[in-house]
Amino acid sequence: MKLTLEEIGRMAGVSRSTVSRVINNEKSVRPEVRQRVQDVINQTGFRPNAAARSLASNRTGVIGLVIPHRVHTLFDDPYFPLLIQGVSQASNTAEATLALFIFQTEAEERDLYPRLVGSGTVDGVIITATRMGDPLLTRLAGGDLPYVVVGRPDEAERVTYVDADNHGGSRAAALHLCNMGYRRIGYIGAPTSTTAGIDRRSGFLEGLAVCGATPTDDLMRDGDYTEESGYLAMRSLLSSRPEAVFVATDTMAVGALRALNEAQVSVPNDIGLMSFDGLPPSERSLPKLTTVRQPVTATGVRAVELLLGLVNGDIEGPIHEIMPTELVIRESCGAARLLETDLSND
Amino acid sequence: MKLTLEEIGRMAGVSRSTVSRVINNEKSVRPEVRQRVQDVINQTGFRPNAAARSLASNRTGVIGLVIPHRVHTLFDDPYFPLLIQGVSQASNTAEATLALFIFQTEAEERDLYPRLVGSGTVDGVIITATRMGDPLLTRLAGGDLPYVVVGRPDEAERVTYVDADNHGGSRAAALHLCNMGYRRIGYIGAPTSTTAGIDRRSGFLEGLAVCGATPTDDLMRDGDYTEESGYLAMRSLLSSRPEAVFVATDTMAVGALRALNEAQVSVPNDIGLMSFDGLPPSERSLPKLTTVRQPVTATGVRAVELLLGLVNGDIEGPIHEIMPTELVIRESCGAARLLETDLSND
DNA sequence: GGTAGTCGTGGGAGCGCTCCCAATCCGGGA
DNA sequence: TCCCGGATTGGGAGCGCTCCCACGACTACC
Repeated sequence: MKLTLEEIGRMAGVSRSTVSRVINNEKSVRPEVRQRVQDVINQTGFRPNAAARSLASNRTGVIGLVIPHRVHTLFDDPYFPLLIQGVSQASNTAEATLALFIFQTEAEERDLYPRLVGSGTVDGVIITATRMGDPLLTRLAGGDLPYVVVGRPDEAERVTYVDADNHGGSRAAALHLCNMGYRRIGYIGAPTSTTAGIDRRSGFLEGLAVCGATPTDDLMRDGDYTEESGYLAMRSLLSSRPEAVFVATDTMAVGALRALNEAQVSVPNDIGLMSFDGLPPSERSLPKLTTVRQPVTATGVRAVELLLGLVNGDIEGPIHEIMPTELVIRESCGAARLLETDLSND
Repeated sequence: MKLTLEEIGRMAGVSRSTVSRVINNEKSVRPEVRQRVQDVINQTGFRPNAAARSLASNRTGVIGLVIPHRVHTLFDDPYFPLLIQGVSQASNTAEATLALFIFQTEAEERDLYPRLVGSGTVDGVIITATRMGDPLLTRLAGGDLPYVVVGRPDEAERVTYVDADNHGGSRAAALHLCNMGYRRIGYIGAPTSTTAGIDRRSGFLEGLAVCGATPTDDLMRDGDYTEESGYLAMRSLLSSRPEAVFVATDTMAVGALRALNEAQVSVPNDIGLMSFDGLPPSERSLPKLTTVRQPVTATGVRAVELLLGLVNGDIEGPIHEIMPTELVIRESCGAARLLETDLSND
């Protein structure tokens, strides 16, 4: 027997409409009737048909998470898994269904937009911003599908987004290294074709400026988010003899550490090291990395909340939300060692 | 202007039905008419409404990927990300939408089944098997929603599943270590509450038996898939002085390596090491791990293909598919070294 | 030339909901 | 006693598709 509102109504002695009211938790149903209907629903395990509901209400209860192509780092870096976890968690809480769109090629990505928008498969999307001038973002901006960007997008003003405090976190990292007495501080950055790369770099430079240090070009390198690129950058950086290096991601820092190991340069005895992200790899390395932790899972959760707010009309965009970062002092910067030998040092 | 089949039909001078036939690529439409309709569709960018389609056809074009709770290793191990990637990729190819269900708690998981089944949100699900006697699996077996299990489930006979050749791969690993002359071979296993743990263990033991070695209990340890557990297991194993150790996952092997580093035991000079999985961490360690590679992404792809086959009625379950593993010889087992010093040795 | 198919097409009848309006019931105030 | 308004409830009218049957135009065959 296929269950429908009508059928449940018959069993409870009410109409389809009343059952609908009970299910959607609308007022104006007498408590006793509500109870009677609810009992039948519980007994039968009835669930309203999602397609019919969508068709009639023009809402699907599905939100999309879009991860553009060119994110080769997807599975080289725990960032995306953690983000997915946050988004998934918040979706479950809100009883929304999470649709995941991961693209390997530009073509797949191009096909997405029509698939997403015209057909009304999703109520809205969360899209991770990767590079400047993402065409998908442009199309989204032109359409009327609600969306939230994770990471500061290129044209940020008119867009609702959630981002980590990349600038502030990197600034704090630079200050920390300065305060520890390091002067020649190197930098291994993320690509400046991404806003995260730009912001972390500018934060780092600002931090140095605050303590009166100016970095020279020979102390600056760029990586591409991969472990290997961190390894290569550090190899190249070594000849400039930095006293400390700030690496813009944990994963690249792990690569940098590998280069230092190979070169028999001891961390933190011979060189101080800091990274950004605060993901598991930073804690698993030897020595453990001093890092700037960004709340990745929380970012995902917040993105869902904002998106649902937008979809429901509870909030009005654009909203910009910056998630705070946190300095996590472990071994690689040498602070632990300093504390041991000189407790007066802060 | 809201586009509908009717509207497109009017623009092309045909009926709703004909437009539907064109969209669904059914025969019996005159080529010229088909072209005319297709042109209008292309011009307008029309996409049929997914909800209406689902309601009428009783098919959603959505498949679910269920990752049960208790998978703490989700983001500690690249396995799940890679699996997700494979599933996503295959879904895109098939123009199916991927819905992701990741659970943190048992309660969330319990709520899923009704949400999934009654409402017809998905056409079928892929579920990763984690532990023996998973209640979700039991319910799925009782219902009539098509599903495919990734990993050998508890009650495998009646269920369609895709699994890596855990037994064969581990057997090959044991044989490889034997062939290299190691005799006291230790084992750090995955939990035997999972079928992967069971199969890898049995394969390892069978491999040893084949070459006449018998492991004693003091050479066997169990981990729980985490890096930390591998670290602890290896620490405990060291006192038994194994000549080589086979670790049932890369991640645990990385932990084991850390323990060996700390104990100043050189790999592969003082001890041989092998692992299972062949994921990125195995290549990034120092020394690089000799490992048994399982095709994770391909497993995800295959799972989608099987599921869609089941959904479309193209294939009839249950089907059991075992994905082959591959021995990847790198540095940690000592084979590289042997080859260098004695080229006659195979 | 008539009778059967065959092909291409149109349109009715839902799919199971939500939305909205009308109908009913009840109590309070005139 | 009668009228009015609010609280409840029922049911019609779609939402935009797919499915299926019917119809007209041909073709083929006897």
